[in-house]
Amino acid sequence: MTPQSPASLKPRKTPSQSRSRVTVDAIFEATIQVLLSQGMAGLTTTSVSERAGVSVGTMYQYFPNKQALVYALNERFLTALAERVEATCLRMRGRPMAEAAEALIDTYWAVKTERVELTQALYRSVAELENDALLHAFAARVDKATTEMFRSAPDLSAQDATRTNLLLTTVIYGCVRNAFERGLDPDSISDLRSRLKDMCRAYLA
Amino acid sequence: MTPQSPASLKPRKTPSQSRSRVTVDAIFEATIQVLLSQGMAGLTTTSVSERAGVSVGTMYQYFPNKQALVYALNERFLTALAERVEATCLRMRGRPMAEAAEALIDTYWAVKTERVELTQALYRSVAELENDALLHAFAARVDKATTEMFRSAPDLSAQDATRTNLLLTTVIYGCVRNAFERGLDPDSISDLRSRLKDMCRAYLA
DNA sequence: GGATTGTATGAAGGATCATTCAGGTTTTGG
DNA sequence: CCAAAACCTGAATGATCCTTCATACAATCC
Repeated sequence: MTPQSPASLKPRKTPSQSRSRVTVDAIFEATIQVLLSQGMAGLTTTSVSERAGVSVGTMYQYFPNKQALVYALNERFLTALAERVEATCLRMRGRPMAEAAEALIDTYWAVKTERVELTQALYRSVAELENDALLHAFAARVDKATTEMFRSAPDLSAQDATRTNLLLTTVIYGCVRNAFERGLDPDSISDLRSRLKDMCRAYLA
Repeated sequence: MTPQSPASLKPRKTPSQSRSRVTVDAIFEATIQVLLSQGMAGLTTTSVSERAGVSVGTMYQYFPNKQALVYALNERFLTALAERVEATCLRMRGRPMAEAAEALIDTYWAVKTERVELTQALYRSVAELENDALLHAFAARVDKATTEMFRSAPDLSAQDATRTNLLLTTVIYGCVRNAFERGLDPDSISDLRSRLKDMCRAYLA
């Protein structure tokens, strides 16, 4: 399920002592902070290592190059996102479409809201990474979960589930992303969310 | 309406002779081609000027730096997009909401379909540009057009127009973007579009 | 305690690129 | 036809930054 990371992006070694586990965590945290404050342009090996309080060489013990670092960071967050969605989908098995859709919206919305700027920054970094394989793999994973949820709904023919799933997920993900990329005020945001639910409900009726 | 380009991104001079107009066009075209074939990473001043058949120095006659080039390119396409949407909105004034929404979907979809990879590449380049000002300005411009279209619809209270506009545009743009970023087959794409229309219609009823 | 393996250092190397500028060519207007 | 303005050239500059490696410290195991 986890995408085959291209060899050039695979982590070099996994920390075995607790000392180095701390180091790797610090590197990840530093990467996030630099990404937030300087953007992708300011993300250099020295800026990250400086912020992490380690030397440049240390980074290269665990990541074969800079890209691999960004890749690993994205992988982390995509995995977390996928797990959340999967949990929701499992919880909503057998429920009517409308309820399931609503739950999906809430979950997705919540994940985004938790760390808006970070998600934004990661979106940008993925674009720069130009590694669609990673995104596709996780899209497929999430897709599987939602499809099965909708397929188990009592109020929908099974053969329609796939197509309806495509519509709902595309609309939801797209809407959420768009909503947060514009700098909407909280009022508009929450209004938008409830209207999106209305819209899904109306379509499913 | 055109966003105040930051001084550092304003074109250096506008071509006056036809010779140089050809040059600038060649530079733009070369930028697109490099972007498509090499991605943002391969977009260097030399790669562009080589492909354009001019010297590096020539580029710097018209653009103060590399960013300005990408900025100008995006501006071009965003302007074209905005004009298309505005035309549709004007044409659909006074029509019922559902019809207006449908027309908006068709227009947006058409623009995207015309040059999928290019739109994709530009999305990426904007992300790297980290210049939200440009996007915001054009979002506002398009927003104005659609809002007025919906406001003029006979079947909606005026105070609801703003909020409904936000929902519809967010859903539509998000859905379209998402649809094309996954590599969906034409069948799914066209099914998606008609379902999106159904969905909007259902909500507006 | 000594040997092995894991971890950290950071100066030096080397490659890439954006950008400039001094000196050319071409076009235009009078 | 001539001067001024527009346009073009591309080697040289300089800055940034990724990556390596020789060296050294720390943990672990027997």
